[in-house]
Amino acid sequence: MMRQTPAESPTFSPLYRQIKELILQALENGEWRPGEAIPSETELAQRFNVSQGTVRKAIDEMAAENLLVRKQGKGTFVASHNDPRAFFRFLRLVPLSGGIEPAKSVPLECWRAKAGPEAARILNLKLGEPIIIVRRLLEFAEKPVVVDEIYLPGETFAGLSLEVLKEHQGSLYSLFETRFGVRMIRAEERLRAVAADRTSAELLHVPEGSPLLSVERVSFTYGDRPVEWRRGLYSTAAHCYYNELS
Amino acid sequence: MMRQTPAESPTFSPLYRQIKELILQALENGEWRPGEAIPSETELAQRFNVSQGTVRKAIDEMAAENLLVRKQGKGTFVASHNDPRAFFRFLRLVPLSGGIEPAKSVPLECWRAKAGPEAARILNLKLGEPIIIVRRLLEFAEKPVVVDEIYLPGETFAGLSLEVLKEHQGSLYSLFETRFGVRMIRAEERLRAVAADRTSAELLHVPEGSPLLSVERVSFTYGDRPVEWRRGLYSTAAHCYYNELS
DNA sequence: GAGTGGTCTAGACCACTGC
DNA sequence: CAGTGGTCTAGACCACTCG
Repeated sequence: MMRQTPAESPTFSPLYRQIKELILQALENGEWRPGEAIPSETELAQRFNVSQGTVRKAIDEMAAENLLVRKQGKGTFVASHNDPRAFFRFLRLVPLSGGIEPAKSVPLECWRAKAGPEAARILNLKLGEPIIIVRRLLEFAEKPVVVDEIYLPGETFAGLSLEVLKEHQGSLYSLFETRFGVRMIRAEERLRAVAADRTSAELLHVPEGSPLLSVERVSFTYGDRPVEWRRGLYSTAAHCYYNELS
Repeated sequence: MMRQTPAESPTFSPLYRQIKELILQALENGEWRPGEAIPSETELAQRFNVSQGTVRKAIDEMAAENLLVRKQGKGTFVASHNDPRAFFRFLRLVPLSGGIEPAKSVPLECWRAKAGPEAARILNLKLGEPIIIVRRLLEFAEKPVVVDEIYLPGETFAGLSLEVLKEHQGSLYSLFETRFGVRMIRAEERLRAVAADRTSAELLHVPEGSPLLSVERVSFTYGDRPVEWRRGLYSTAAHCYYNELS
């Protein structure tokens, strides 16, 4: 195990961060799959030749970032979008009336295209590289609430089709994770208010021109690599976007 | 210093959380004011009769919650809304074009009223208790972008007036903090898309009926006491609401 | 140089899980 | 019961700030 070169080192970083980086690499390399347990703290301490407390601090940070999940008495696990508790992590929509409703994803279309300038820039692709576009509806209690258009890099998601989407139970990200080995780590969202265009209005059962919440999202996987660009139109007649500031 | 009653205790909580609670109480009691330094970790350890590491863990959590701010080599400070770095903590609005613009708050009106059923419920007041209502405009680069209507408990903010609002430089929360001793700790926001009514449209220089982002916020101070209810209408023509999910 | 927070260690013990 | 994460301690040393 490398030690930190004391003092003068220009790239100084504390030991526990180096450990964190090593664990992160192991995660990226797929050494442990989502949902699996990683080795115990004492094991990792031996492996990296540091004390258990140092490993602990590394894991602490990664747990705070939702990369790992600790379970007392059982072990530490790689976070997974298959975990039902993670379902609402990236979906901030709640009913105005309070309570929780089950969401249902209804895929509408899925086709291939070439990356235009905007998609290329956002997804970090070259102009003209293949992309996949998905249109889908999100329903709460049988009523359409969100219409999404999702842009994905074609290479990473080769084999994605409307059939695959329709077969899958659970969230889109759990599909991406189990079928394509792509784990979404974090996302940026930009919200605006827009007027409903004709087709969105029909899909969401609202009058054309009525105000909708436009949510643009870019999602990132390990190494801050962008792997999804999504634009959703939310009908906020019976639901709202909920956010906690602290 | 109390110790934790081992095992059987029904109200078990680790020592560092008890310390955290004690520090929190000291904060609420105003033992140290916002911006001031709290005693050093070793001092607090002596005062509470625990090890420095235990105090450290308590402070770690409070720093993560933005209640305290650590500064290596200097000390640990009570977080303050006067701190310019805290300015954008509760304002998620960013220009579409990127970059950062200075925001300017323009108070329009300030009047007294009695709490209706909704305000009473949200602010945890009795029906008919005095409240203060503020209307104000938020401008970016001299252009109006947000119109806010803000409901405050009259008792807590006695003495608030349009003149006071106009005199103050800086954010509203910094005014609340320095003048009324109320520190906002966290907030909940609910976003929807709505159509601009007549008066809002005029204030924001947009056509009547055009889509606006409605942001309802409830802010809390120590002890999760609600002390502000706010409804803002955001023009998202040149700005958007930015949110990070992780 | 003195004082602060930040890191790292080693060891003891507690709390929870599952066999 | 053994194995896991969770807490607590005590002490050493590093990094940063300021007078």
